[in-house]
Amino acid sequence: MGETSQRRVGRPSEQVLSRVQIIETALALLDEHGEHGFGMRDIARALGVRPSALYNHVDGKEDIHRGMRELIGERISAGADAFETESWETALAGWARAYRDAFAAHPPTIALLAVMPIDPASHVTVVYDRVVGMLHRAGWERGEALNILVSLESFILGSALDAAAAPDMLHPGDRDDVPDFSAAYRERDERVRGSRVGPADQAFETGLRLMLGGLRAEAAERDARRAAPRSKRPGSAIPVESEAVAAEAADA
Amino acid sequence: MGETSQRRVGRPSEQVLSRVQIIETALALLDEHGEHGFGMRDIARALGVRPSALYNHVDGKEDIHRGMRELIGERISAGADAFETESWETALAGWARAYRDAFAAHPPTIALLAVMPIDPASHVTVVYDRVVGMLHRAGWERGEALNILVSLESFILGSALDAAAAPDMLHPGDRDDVPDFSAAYRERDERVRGSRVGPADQAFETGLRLMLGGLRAEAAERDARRAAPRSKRPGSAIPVESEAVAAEAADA
DNA sequence: AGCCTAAAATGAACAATGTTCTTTTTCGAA
DNA sequence: TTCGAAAAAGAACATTGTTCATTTTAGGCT
Repeated sequence: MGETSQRRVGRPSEQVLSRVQIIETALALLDEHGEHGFGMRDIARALGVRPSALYNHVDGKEDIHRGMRELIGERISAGADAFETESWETALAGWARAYRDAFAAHPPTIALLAVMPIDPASHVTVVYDRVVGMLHRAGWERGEALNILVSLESFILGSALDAAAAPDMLHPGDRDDVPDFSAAYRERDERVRGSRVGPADQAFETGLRLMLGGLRAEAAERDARRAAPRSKRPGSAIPVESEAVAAEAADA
Repeated sequence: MGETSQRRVGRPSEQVLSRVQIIETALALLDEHGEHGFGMRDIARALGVRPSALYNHVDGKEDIHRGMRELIGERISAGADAFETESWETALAGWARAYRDAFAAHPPTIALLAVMPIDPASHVTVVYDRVVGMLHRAGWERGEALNILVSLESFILGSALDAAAAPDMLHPGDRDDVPDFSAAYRERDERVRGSRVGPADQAFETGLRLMLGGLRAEAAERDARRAAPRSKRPGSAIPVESEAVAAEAADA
């Protein structure tokens, strides 16, 4: 790349460009130089080519974005075989971490790619199928399993966003009207200094623990209800109930 | 707005612009026309002013983004007094829903604003302080309470992103190699047709229920441990443990 | 009151962006 | 061999955010 030798006009003797090459270059540039410094001209320069040449292989910048999103998605679904062998808890945790790491490895891409729809023909759909199937076998209805999957994905993307943001995104200055918050920051910073896990990683693990814990609790409750089908609502007073949800939706 | 009358050059007799006015106009335009159609020239036109005039009140487009983020943040923290009166479960659920709704009300802004750091002097910090304080009083360490807060916020932002995305962001076409996933979509669509809650809302409520359920389980476990301090690890086999986390961090 | 600096608008430009169009060369199939 | 399509360069264009000089006015100081 980056040849200074001028190429003559006209179709070259040997292929110089390809779609995947362009997209991989774009991803590398985005990682290296961030949001700026990966314009069409930059990508072209990195490939030793003029900008207009890119449009012979790619439909524009939007198309490059789509390509990057898919490329990352494929890297995620690499370790998708755990859903058949492991327990649903470990498999889910592993998938969540892989998903989050794949995005966190390319911080600048997250904001760009999190909002994009996924190509239905993509391979990530297969992974989703595995997840839903696993949760279904574990006892959840398929519709609810889909909700679980989506909510988990939302958490993962949000965490990746958080990891990409400034490390002290919401650090309080030295104001004295938020004592608990300031103390919390000090305590956490101390904990972070000791280990090698950053603050964002800690928060991610906490959230993952909570969601899996919630799933575990639901599974346990469901098992208990199935064991003794005469007992009503076995000990759950969480204020998030289907009635509450329906009520909230009604006055919207 | 939108006067066609030409204004003469020079400082006007009566104030025409102000920072908040610009930011509110920008937010309205972004909501109405989406990512496009809210350039500097559009904002200026909506205010009956030339683009360069904006720069007397605003530091550029980045600054407008900051302003919008803060404006939304303030709307969230409007109902922040529930943390003193309600139980931590209902207060947390209410805050999460308000937070998410405030973003979901402005879909195009989410991707723009989710990654931005928050002004430490902002009022949202006060809300964070309330949340951390409440969780601390409920039994969590402050450092861990901060992790809970951040993870919850990640989930909320991720859910807002999901709500802003295309409604069937990851809908499988009519491929036959993902049976569980397709079935899940059908089941969920059926459920959605009945009620007035959209698919994104369902997923959000599910995730919120899971995280609160996880918190409840932890609280219960903690209480049990305090009641009988001689019993070790009272019945939890979640595969997300501090050792696992440390191990994962070590080989990174 | 009179001045005079700073504020606040216009209008004309500029640099950088994504993109398109024309031209030129080459490949590959009929 | 011929000819259309592919693939490159090169020149331009529209649109972006932004800056600069200019003009007019507000409001504080003496």
